[in-house]
Amino acid sequence: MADTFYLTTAIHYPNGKPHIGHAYETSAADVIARWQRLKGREVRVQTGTDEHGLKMAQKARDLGTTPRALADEMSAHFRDLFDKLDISYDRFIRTTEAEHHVASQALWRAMEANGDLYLDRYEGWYSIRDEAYYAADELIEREGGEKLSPQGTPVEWTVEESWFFRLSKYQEPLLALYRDNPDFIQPEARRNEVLRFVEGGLRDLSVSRTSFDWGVKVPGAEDHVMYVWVDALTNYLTGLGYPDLDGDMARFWPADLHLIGKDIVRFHAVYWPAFLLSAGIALPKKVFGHGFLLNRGQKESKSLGNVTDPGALADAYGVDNLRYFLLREFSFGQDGSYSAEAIVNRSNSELANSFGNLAQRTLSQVFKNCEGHLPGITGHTPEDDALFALVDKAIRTDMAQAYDQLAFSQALEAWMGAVFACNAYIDVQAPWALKKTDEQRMSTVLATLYICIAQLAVAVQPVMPGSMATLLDVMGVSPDLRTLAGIASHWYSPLIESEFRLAKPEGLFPRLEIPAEEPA
RNA sequence: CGCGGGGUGGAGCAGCCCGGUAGCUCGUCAGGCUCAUAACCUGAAGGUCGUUGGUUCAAAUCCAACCCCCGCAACCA
Repeated sequence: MADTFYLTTAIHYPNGKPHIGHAYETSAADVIARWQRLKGREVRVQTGTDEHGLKMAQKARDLGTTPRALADEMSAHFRDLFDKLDISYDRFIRTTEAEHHVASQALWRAMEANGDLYLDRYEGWYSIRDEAYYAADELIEREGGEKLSPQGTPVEWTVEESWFFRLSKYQEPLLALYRDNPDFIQPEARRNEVLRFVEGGLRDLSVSRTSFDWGVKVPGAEDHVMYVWVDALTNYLTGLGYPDLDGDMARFWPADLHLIGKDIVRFHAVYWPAFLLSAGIALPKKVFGHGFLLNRGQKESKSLGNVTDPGALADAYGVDNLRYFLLREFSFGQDGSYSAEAIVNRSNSELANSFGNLAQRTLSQVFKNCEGHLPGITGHTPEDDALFALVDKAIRTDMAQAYDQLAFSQALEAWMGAVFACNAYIDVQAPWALKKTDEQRMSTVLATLYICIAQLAVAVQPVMPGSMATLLDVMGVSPDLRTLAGIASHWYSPLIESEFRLAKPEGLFPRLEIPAEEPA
């Protein structure tokens, strides 16, 4: 059986342009994907846009356009952003694709065949804004008798014919799932939340609507469209060719990881496995609900006017600087707070001053003192071996474990530790002094650093693919060596013997300026 | 008793599940170096880990109570 890894992000609701959160989730997904590839796995990544639902229909009406046209426009913004951010996705899915309708209807029929769908009447207080029904005792009554939802939105008494999914039937199977697979939902806090929710009892779920038609039609009941989540969740199967169970479905399903925001954990950890159990399809292995990013401690919102365009951040600070920041600064899974200064500070101290400068000072000395030829090695001292061992442990043990656990911040902390060690080593060894006293030793020192820098570059490729490719190109490390296994092999001596000559190095990460304070 | 997250040296965080000399980055101070992107290296100062009580030989870490901050309408991961 092939060693595959199927990773999905949430599909994004394109009733507006992408914001920092989309960049965050997708960058993280890309890092995971690239890390798995680095380990030699065959990886498939899927992202996309979730284009159905009442809100899309309403938004389009407000703008005087069609849902389809709105979806086309907004979906393109997402794709542009992901391309700009160097996201290596294999499939960008749009739920308006014909294939997706076919897949959703197939899943529907499978659940129906299992006796889990039934037609009933739904009546109650419905909030159009929330797209949700509320029980009478949940409502807030304002003076004058006007009723509001718990969220303060207007509600109206609505009677609707609706299909229902027998979610109640799956309470025990779901609890068994969580029990048998403690890692199914991560992080821990999210898991506890879900457990409590499911233990509290599950009610059957209304899974169709007749009040609008922008969605996937229910098979055999064409006046109904599917509840958006039924259709949205199915995207993970659509992208693999479902209902065709051969091909990519056989190869990549079940998904290894659904990477999502903490707000939609319930849909992925409760509804989705229930649907799949009903349809007789294998369950995904893990659902990870990451935290949100706050703009200087505040949630971004259009009304506060503090919405950041992630594409502009990438333009201002660099794609890899931004990716590094997003993965380095926050504990994945927890909320974090960001600011322009934080990006600049992190980037300058760690990328420019520590790693970039390490590469620059090393390569400069090689270039100047060895005329571009790579320095030879004449026997390693214990100090050299200690550095090799430290770098090796940082990469193959500390970073590897952290990446596997999606603890990106820790992975990069381990990486920085190794970078510091290299800078300390170069200071102690002082190759610039050896130049006058012992050129052979100088060469060995520079060679030792050269090898370590290449290894560190490979290890951090998942986070900064563009910059590291540039560096490794400059260093003459051939692309097929840029894997964990490859860079641990004996590539250096052959490179010395080869035609390769180091060109005059240029700074990899220029220092960034803190943007001028905007008038408040 | 609605749900959840958080309170750790000046700032931002990790550690807490699996108790045992409090760790990291930035900042500050003092040295060093001069290859390098005014970068790098070394050392130091600075914390009774929100409060109170409990369990324990031992608690940031477990238990109980309490205080404070932040999310849970919309756009939205």
